[in-house]
Parts: sequence; C-alpha cells; structure tokens
Amino acid sequence: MSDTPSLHDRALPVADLLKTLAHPARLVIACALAEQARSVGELEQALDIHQPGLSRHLASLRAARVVSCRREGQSMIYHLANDKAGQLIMTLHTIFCASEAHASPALKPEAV
Amino acid sequence: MSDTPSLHDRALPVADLLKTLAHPARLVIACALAEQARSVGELEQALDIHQPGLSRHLASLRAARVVSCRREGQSMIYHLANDKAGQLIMTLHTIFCASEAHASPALKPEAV
DNA sequence: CTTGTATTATCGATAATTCGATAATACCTG
DNA sequence: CAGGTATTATCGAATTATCGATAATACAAG
Repeated sequence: MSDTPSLHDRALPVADLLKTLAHPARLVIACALAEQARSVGELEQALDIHQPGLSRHLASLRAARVVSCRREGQSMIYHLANDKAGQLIMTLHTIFCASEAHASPALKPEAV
Repeated sequence: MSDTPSLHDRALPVADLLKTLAHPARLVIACALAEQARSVGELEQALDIHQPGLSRHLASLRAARVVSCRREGQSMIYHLANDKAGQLIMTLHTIFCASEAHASPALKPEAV
C-alpha cells in the first residue's frame, strides 16, 4: 500500500495550478508573459487592468511560482518561471485559440 | 473597434473551464472519466470520495458541460462530454504525471 | 535630499465555494 | 405495490476569493 500516492495528493498541486490560472485576468497575464517578458506598466497598458488589481494578481502568480520578476531600472520585469505552466498555457492556446478562427495568430495584445 | 474580442472575453470561457477543474476531487473525477466512462458507484469506490460530495462535484462538471451522464439500469454512467476538456486532461497528464517517475502508467485508480 | 514615477501592500465589504449531514427522488426486484 | 439500493438535492456554517479605494514603499533624476 506504500505505492499509492493517494491519487488525491497527486492531483493537489495540479489543481492548485489550475486554480491560480482560473481567473480571466491571471490567465491573460500568464498568456502575455508566455509570449515575452514584460514590465508591470506594459502589462497594465496592454491588458487594460487597473494597477492595484494587476499587482494583486501578479502577487498570486508569484506566490504560486508561476512567474518571477526582476527589477530593471525603474520597472519590474515579469516573466514565466514555471515550465509546466508554460506548457499548459501553450496547450490552452492550441485548444481554444487555434481551433476557432481568430484573426490574431496568438493572444497578442496589440504590441507594446 | 469591432474586431477587438476584448481579450478578456476570449479568456473568460477558458478560465471557467480551469475553475471547474481546479479542485482536486473534480480533477481526479475528470481524469478517471477521460480514461473510460464510469458509474457513480464505481467512481465512489475508486476515488474514495463520499457520495454527497461526489454527487455535488458531478453536478458542477455537468453544469460546465464537461461531462454528461446516461442512465443504465440502476446506475448513472458518466463520461467526458467535452473534447477540449479531454485534450486538456491529456495534456495535464503528460505534463504532470509522465514527466515525474511514477509507477502507474496513468492516473489509473486500481481498476474497477 | 527632494521630487516624481513605478510598484506593492492594506482595509473593508461583498460574493462565491466548500463541506458534512440529512432529506428527497428514481429505479430495479420480487 | 412494497422493499432496497443508487443517485440527487437541500440547508447552514465556515472558509476563501474578489474588488475598489487608498496608503506605503522603492528607485531614479536632478
């Protein structure tokens, strides 16, 4: 019975990641960062989320180890820090964006 | 401005699906059903979730159109009803189960 | 050291999720 | 139709997530 990792325990970290991404704002942020690293200001401008909320969602993503940030001059540059999350985002894009006919080739917010 | 599907609106259904699966119990249920259709009794026995909770989670999955059910004699047989959810589950399995060395080749709960 | 900008943290209120326990419904068997 | 099993729905309480507004901190420029 020692090789039964509880099935539930194995599902827990996965469910946690899903929960972290299960918010439109956080999902869009993660998508944008999967494309390239961006500063908070760029994210705010590109995604149309007001600063306090953006910061709060970035904090959640940081706490879940999905993103990391480094300071660069005055700006804080965020980037994906979790390969698994990155793979997941890519798959979501394939499933939900590529299959339905959308103009933009990716979840690309206008450009920055 | 009419070709701006709001990026947020495009993310909403995806985030909803993630939220639906973002619970260990529901995730495990969906995994089990991705493998094969099962009755409620089989799920209860295989996944070690007590009936009322199981039923509640199945109701959530039904409401989100992730699963459907058909009656078969006394039992209610559940099966995945959403191709996108199925693809997502498969990807999750690839990312989180296949990469780490686990004995079982799949999220296979003992057999039923 | 002071000003201005970028970023993060906090507060309070509201809404949503979750869980255990229990009741109600639907179906098969005889 | 009665008895037994399988499944679903409901209730109340506790925890957690979410949001807008505002305050606090960190850095760069002069």
